[in-house]
Amino acid sequence: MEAGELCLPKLGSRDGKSCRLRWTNYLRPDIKRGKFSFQEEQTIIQLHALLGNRWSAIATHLPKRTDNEIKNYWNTHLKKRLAKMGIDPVTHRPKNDTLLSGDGQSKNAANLIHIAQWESARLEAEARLARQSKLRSAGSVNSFQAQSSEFASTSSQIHKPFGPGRCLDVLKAWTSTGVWGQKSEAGAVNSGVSMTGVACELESSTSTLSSAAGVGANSCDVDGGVTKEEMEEEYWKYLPEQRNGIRSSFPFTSAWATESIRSTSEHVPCGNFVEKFTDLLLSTDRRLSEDGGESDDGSGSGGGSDYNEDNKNYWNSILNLVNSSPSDSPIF
DNA sequence: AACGCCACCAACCGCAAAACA
DNA sequence: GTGTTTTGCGGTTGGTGGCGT
Repeated sequence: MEAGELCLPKLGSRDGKSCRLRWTNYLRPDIKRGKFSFQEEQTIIQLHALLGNRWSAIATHLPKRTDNEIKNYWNTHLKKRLAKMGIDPVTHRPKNDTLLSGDGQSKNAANLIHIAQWESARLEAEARLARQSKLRSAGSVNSFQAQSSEFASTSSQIHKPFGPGRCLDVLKAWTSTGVWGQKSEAGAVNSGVSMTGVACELESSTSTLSSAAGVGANSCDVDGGVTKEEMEEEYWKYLPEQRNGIRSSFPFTSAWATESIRSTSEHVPCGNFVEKFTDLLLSTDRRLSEDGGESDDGSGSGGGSDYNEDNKNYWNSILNLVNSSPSDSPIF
């Protein structure tokens, strides 16, 4: 049975669920309508590369845009634009893969995907925390008010305790220490590095874990009958002293997380191909629309530049994107 | 004017998880 | 603990308007 079918009177042909949907997607006063800006497009593409079809998560970084609107915009505009450029809109990789083949680029792309999945699972956890926190703080506020002031309330009541930079703490650790692209080192102090090391150990001690991770497979199911909670417990055995400090960054929400961290600890930076690609995509599209000219060589992968530097730039851009975005993001 | 095609987007649908009784 | 209701989400559909023929 769907929501509202019994408990709310019908408004014309609309039931409660339909009314709620119309409110959240259309009538809510804090919804921005109209054309998406260049910045918004870039944000959507980058976040989609990270999160896949997690429209609600993406929407948290685009204040005043609904997940439905973003989803529609992606399906009607951005997806086609990607396809037109020979980019797989699901994987965000060139369809023929030639641009990424040969050197470490293919691996880099795979790593990025792993990381994206890793982060997306953590986003889910963060979102859950935020929801719980919101419920606690909502107190006696009636549901209508709570809903209509969602953005404001989440920013002022939920996120402050976590701090503005809480979001991508692990990524920050990677970028700030330069550990990205290097073998993990024992005794590293920050959470990202520590977890990298732990991930390796954990994997070796839990042979049931799979290293699957197909592109876009955001499922948080854990293979081999190991539950998320079990994995989490296992994880904290290795890091008891950090249990309170970085709990929200627990990475092993699925099997692929282990693999993703393991693989990134083994080698290479991922390359900043997503960012460059995004820029390329958008700029190319602009050029095409402006003068009908042809795009440049399309080597958005960054060629032979300094990978570590590129990576730093890439993740910094993501961090900037996330952190500069409305602290009103319900998740961050 | 009539028709077909296409793009856009609000709305619908089904499912899962959370909340509630 | 269990069943029911509510909420949130992502995929898909259908109505509408613009455009070309």
